[in-house]
Amino acid sequence: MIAEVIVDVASSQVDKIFDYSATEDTKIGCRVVVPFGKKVIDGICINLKTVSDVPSDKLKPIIRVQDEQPALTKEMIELMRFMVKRYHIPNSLALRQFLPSEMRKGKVRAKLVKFAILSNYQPDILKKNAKSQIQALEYLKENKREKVAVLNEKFSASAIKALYDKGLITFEEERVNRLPYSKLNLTEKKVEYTSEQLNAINSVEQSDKKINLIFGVTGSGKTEVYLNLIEKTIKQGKSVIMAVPEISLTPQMLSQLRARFKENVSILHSGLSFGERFDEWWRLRSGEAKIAIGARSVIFAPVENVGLIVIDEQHDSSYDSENSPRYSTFEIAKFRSDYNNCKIVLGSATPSVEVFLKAKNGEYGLIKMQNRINKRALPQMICVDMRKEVVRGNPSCYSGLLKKEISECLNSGNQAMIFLNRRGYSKQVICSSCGYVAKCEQCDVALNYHSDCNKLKCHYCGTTYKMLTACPECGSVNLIYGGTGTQRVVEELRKTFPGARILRMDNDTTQNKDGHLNVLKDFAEKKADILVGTQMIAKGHDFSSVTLVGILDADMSLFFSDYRSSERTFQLITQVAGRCGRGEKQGKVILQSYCPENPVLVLSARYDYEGFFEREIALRKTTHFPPFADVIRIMVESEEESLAIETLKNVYFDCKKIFDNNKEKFYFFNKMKSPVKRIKRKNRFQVLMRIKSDNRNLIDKFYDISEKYNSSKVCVYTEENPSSLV
DNA sequence: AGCACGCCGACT
DNA sequence: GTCGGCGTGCTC
Repeated sequence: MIAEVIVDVASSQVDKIFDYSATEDTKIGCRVVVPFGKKVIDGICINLKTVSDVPSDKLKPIIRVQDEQPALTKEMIELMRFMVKRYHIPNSLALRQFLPSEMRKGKVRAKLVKFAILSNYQPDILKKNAKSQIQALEYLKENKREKVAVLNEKFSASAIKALYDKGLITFEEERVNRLPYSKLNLTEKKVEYTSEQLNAINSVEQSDKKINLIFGVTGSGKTEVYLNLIEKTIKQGKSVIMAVPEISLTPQMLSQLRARFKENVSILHSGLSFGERFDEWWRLRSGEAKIAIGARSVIFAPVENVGLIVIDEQHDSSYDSENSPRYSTFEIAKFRSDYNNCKIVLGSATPSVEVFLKAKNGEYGLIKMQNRINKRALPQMICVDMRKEVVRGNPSCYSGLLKKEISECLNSGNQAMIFLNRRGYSKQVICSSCGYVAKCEQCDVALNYHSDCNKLKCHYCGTTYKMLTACPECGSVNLIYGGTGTQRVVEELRKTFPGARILRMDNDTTQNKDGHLNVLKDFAEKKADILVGTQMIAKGHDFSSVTLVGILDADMSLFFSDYRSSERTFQLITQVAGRCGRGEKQGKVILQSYCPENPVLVLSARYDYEGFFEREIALRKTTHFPPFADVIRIMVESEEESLAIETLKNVYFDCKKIFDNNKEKFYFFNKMKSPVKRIKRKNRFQVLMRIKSDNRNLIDKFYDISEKYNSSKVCVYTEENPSSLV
């Protein structure tokens, strides 16, 4: 037999299928070890055949097969082919997504535990003074079999060894799984479903649509709906994939799943030890566990016969991989849903507009959950106009109202969270008197201030404008750009509330990823009164005694030069507001803004998602942005500026040919420097375009162009609807 | 990606 | 005369 092998070298230059003569035990999907050039490397057998085009003198044999049971399923190999085509990546890179890294070099093994078994009960051959040995023998007579480690502890290693040497006991090894989170305290709640929950469950089950969106307010009990659907899927003998956003991999969701499904749940994420991940992965692969939960990459879980895929907090940006391979979790989910003919359930209080549009159009099922299970109202949101604070002579970043609320909150022994929008702290120009924001005339996005040339620039079309000296709306010269950092916010808070215990959380204070969880944990344990932070405090823990949330600059991210900024702002405000009023007490949210009349803020303060959606989708349609267009960017990066420019010209020239033949399909097409011209000594240029949606074949051509010019000296790559245009 | 083969400059 | 630069080309 001839085996087709993909070798584990992540380079497009070796991205070929290599033929090897197979061994007897080679199966499709197995990890194999093969000679490759002068080296011996790992690969995956993706097919078996009887004839090869390769001359037989060149064919080499497979050295070794790593798996008895193939590591990869048929589905994964097909998914690999899909990803290679869809994302223009090497086969090996696609394959890597399916295997935990520790499985590729075969270093991590199954963990074996040694057991002692009573084989020969003969107490009389032991000496009377060998007390430990007698006790151990009696113990084993009672228990038949015990871990050697336990026996050594209880009686002494020498006694156990003596028993073994005398032939009274034997040892055997058993494979045990390293179960992460085994110390998790399980909180099984007894549930009585609300009518909305029952309706949601039935709707998904009865829906003739493959993809169903559960559009439910925070606290409407979506989790219970997922659990119910998962349970039914498991009862049918099928498996389940459940994806959650990165940070939400906090104990709550896990403990609920574990409580309900015990060891049937397998957790896959980067925080596990190698051994744990290895075992969790194999538990899924072998079918021992049928529920896979984890962040983005869980979508590649090695389960067969998938009966349900759940993507919680569908709108979360962590579902789109930012670097190679730039896959979309939802797209992979759709592939697997088609392959397994199973349903996808998306859940969110603030779905992405792309998804909500399809749900409204009837392409996806739409299930609304508008009431909270505890019947409590959502926290009240109050907008504060910061312009008036400036006029009143309050230079602080805290409004009078927020200060008052903080002090009341502290006095009543509750906790507060102060949220600031770091993302917004790039360089927009805002008039502090009237809230005017400098925007591009063609693109309806905010301009960014470039201090090097003292000009304003649009990151979407590259147009530059002269820097403003006064506000064109009101003539005020109080233009602000840039903003305050967390440190200043904390300092000011310390001065105003000297007695309060303040925790700060941002990228500077929490370098390692456990740092985040530790800060959140300390806050949850009430070791602090106020938590100050950026995006990262928006998600995660359930803080029952937080009654106040202050959002210092609710509007800042609105003007970020990104077509998704409104959507993100709406989602963020809703999410942050959801942090408070989770316990017994009613919560309150203070939204500070220089532009409180902004429709996005007004709508979010009213929790009016559908109102927001109607407005946003209309805007996207008229301004030709996703989902009505695709933003495509080809990046050219090189340390040598001349080479970058030369390559850009070539790339542009090739693209231009396509553009000229398809002008009617384009909304925008141009080449320019990247907004950040140099990153890590690399000069960055780009070809930027917006193409009418549903032109996949056109987009593929741009991938081909970037591939053509990509080399070790100049990095060329294509991005689709990138989340930022840095 | 590695690693070899291969053809031109400054050195024992 | 050789040691070594990194430009192409191959790996079943």
